[in-house]
Amino acid sequence: MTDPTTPRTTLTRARVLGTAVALADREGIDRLTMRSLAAELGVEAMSLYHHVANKEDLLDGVADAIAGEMQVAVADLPAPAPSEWKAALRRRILTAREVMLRHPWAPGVFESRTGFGPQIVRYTDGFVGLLRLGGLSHDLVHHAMHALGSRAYGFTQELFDPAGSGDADASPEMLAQMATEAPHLVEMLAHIAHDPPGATLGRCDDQSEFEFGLDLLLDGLERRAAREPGA
Amino acid sequence: MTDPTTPRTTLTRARVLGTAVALADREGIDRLTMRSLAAELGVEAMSLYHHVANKEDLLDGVADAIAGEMQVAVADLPAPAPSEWKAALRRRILTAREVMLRHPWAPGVFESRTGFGPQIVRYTDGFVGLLRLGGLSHDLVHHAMHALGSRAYGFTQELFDPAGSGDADASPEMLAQMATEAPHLVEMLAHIAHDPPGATLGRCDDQSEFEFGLDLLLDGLERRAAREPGA
DNA sequence: ACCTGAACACCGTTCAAGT
DNA sequence: ACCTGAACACCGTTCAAGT
Repeated sequence: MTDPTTPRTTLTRARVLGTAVALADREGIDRLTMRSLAAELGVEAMSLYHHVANKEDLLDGVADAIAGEMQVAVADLPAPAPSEWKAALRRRILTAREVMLRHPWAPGVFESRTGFGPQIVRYTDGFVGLLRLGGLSHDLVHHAMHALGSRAYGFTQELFDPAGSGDADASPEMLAQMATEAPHLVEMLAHIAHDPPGATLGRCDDQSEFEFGLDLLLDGLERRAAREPGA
Repeated sequence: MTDPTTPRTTLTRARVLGTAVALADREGIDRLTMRSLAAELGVEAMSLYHHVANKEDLLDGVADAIAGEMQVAVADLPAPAPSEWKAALRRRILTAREVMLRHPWAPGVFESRTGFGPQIVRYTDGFVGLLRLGGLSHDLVHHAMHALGSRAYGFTQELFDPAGSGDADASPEMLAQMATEAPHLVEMLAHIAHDPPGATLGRCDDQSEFEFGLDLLLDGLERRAAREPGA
């Protein structure tokens, strides 16, 4: 398989992670295995273990590489005035979301991480900085981070796909049975009109739904901030 | 292994799913394999395939079994007056959360599902019914479902653990390095005091954080509902 | 109809050995 | 120090065969 005339680039952690991201983009996250990644790099599986501790560490690195992309995208945004913290935060999150939309598998990897990589730390620090600029107390900033959760990184993990249930998957008799058992749900599904698929992360997580939930949270935070003593 | 004197209970889907839940509770979701589940039932792995299509179907069934527990817990709640929809919804969600807290692995399984099982449908229908009772339009109900996301089912999937970073895992030199690279984040971490672990889903998702985010969203929805034409 | 045992096509990872 | 090949201990799942 390996062409001996090709000048053999040395394996580095950065090259391993970069190739892993490219492979996940091209083949999907399920096809990213130690063996397939090694083959992509023209190397044996065990060689990877000199640059990543194990698969968990590989995925930690992959998540951090994505966070690095977000950090780059976000670095271009202008520094806001304190009064514009909310708009700036919104802008920042939607910019991060653009990066996520380029890597549809990335939300799943982010959700499964426990470690805080250096790029994730940098992105998050800028995030906290903006909230502090807006005058929010440390306590409120902390609450805000939990309340926003994955939305701070530009995605939400959808649970089920209500549109999918009303779509092609659901047979007529299934819908009829649902109508008696779940009248409210069926009635709501009949009222749903979704964006065309493709521009989405997950199945029903389209841009307008993401922004609706985000604005609900940001408006609430702004209100809480205004109510804080000393603000 | 199998004691021939024991009257052999027939294998049913319900018994397979119930045993799967018990096994996940006892050993963790990673230890729930087709082989281990079969052994627990005193049967060969392949016998399971007569009651579940494959492992995905098994996990769909497991998620729906948990939703069934939620449905039972929630059925006891009194029917509210229309004006009390928000308090009733809050109560319902926190009741669902109690079920989730009994099965710490369940959030991960819920997140990975795509199908809508019958018990999940029933729980969700009751949820939609409460929002409709409150006078919200179908459109707003739909937005609300997306905005709440997993919170409607009583959990949030935490991304990283900021407390863990400031806790035992972080070495002093790591914190010192972080202080220069992420001053806002480090300063915030210094102000955090968390509930004792054990009563949590995930690592930093304690009850008060869950309720803070939930109230932010419910308050926002109430405000949007009051602003709707014809409400 | 229901259950079995062996086998297949994968995983991540260890280990001892090469250069 | 870096990379290799074989092997280990698992997976989910197929298949043909039993009762």
